[in-house]
Amino acid sequence: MATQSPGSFESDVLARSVGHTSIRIPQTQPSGAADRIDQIGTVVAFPKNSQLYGEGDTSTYLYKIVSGFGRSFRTTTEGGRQIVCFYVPGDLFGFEVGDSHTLSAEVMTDSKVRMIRRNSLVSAAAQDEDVAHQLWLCVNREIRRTQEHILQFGRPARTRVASLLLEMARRIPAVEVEVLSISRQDIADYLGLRIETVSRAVSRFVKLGAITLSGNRKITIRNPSVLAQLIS
Amino acid sequence: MATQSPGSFESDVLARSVGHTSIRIPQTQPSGAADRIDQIGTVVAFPKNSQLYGEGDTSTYLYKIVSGFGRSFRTTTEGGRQIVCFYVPGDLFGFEVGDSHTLSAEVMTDSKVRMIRRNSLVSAAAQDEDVAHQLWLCVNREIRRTQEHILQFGRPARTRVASLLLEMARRIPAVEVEVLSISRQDIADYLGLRIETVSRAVSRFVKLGAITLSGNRKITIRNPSVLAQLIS
DNA sequence: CGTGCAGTTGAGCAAATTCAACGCTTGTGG
DNA sequence: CCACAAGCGTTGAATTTGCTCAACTGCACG
Repeated sequence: MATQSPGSFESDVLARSVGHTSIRIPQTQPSGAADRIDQIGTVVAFPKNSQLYGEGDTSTYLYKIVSGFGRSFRTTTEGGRQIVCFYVPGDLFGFEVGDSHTLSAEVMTDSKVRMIRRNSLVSAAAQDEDVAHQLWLCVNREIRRTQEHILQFGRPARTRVASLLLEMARRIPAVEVEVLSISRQDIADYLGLRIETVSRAVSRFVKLGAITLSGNRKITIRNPSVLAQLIS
Repeated sequence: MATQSPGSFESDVLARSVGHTSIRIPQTQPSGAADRIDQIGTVVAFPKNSQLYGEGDTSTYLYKIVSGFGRSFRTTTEGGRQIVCFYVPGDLFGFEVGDSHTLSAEVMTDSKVRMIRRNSLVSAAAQDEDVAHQLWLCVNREIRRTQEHILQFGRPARTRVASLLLEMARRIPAVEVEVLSISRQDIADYLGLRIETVSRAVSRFVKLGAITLSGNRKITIRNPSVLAQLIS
């Protein structure tokens, strides 16, 4: 709705950019204000691209991003990869029905991740109403993220790319803005496209003046409304 | 794994058909054995194609299918529809982060649905460990269903259709087998395809001897392994 | 100053969509 | 019980979209 003059603002890849996107950031919770959930478990530092868990691993922990970014995915027998979700600070994930993981997860950058034993969290929730409330919110957010992802498919390629750019801009907290650099391959695997297709979409957005690039992975959204209307 | 001679078994659309698919049915819980969750709320009968809630509606209840089938979806401005999830007896859904629904939901056939106030359920979970456990299981299943759905996209059309047939066959309880008839449009909207494409895939499966049709919407899986190897 | 990886761009190809016509079912009224 | 209409599904042909293959560019790192 409220657009803003292009070029008034700079931010990093998938950074929140202008106008309404930036003001929505608080939704992703300032990540630690007074959440009791953040008293449980241990924060562990993971180096870029390291694995949190793999498909088939025993599911012992839930994971909450403190700083950095994560992705969950499944690899296919033919070497393909479908990314199911990107995670940003404040996101809790790793939920499983059974006792083993059905997806893999990695951090995308050097990250700090709070690891919380499933058992601990469930019993903490039984004791502490605040923890229960936070946990409930987190699982509902996970459901929502995944549902929104599904809504992207079945749209044309450039629409999906535009959506992803806007969504990440909205979700990434201001503090983290400078950090994330996401590869074309990650974008492609998230959207179910080939990297060439993603590249062509990005090029088109540049020509339209919707975004600018500085370095391959630094995307600055100059004119969100152009992207938004591609989605329509 | 264990396949069975084709034609040994009959079942309705998306019915569980033979061998390993039928034995897996208990996973979807016999839906009512002794779940405390089934003591809460009220069972309401909904006629075929009626709405449970619409996008933007205030989110007051959670919904648990007692008998029949449901679907959740979002409609696009251009009249398109993306189905996010199909629901079968035992499935609990309608979770929301905020206080309004971000999707719509309908029943697909005459159905009985247990409606449970979100508040009631959350407070019941705080009191009763068994309810909390069931609820936890249900939200985790919802996450899983949605994640699995995402993994379908990015595969070729006929693979997606094959997956859906097998998945529904697996999920639908034996009792309900005769009831569900799903339109090509529903399949297409779930998979992000056009009805013509779905139709062509189905025709191909018939030629391959993997399934037979009796009436447009009665699909009998004759040879699950043929479908399974399309997925590979 | 190369070497290698990531990204871009182009040309041809394959897959799915679009458009259009036809056929089968089902339900309704004669 | 048959005739007919409406809706759903099927099938074919042309078109569009995205993918494959391949060459090339730019940047990072040794």
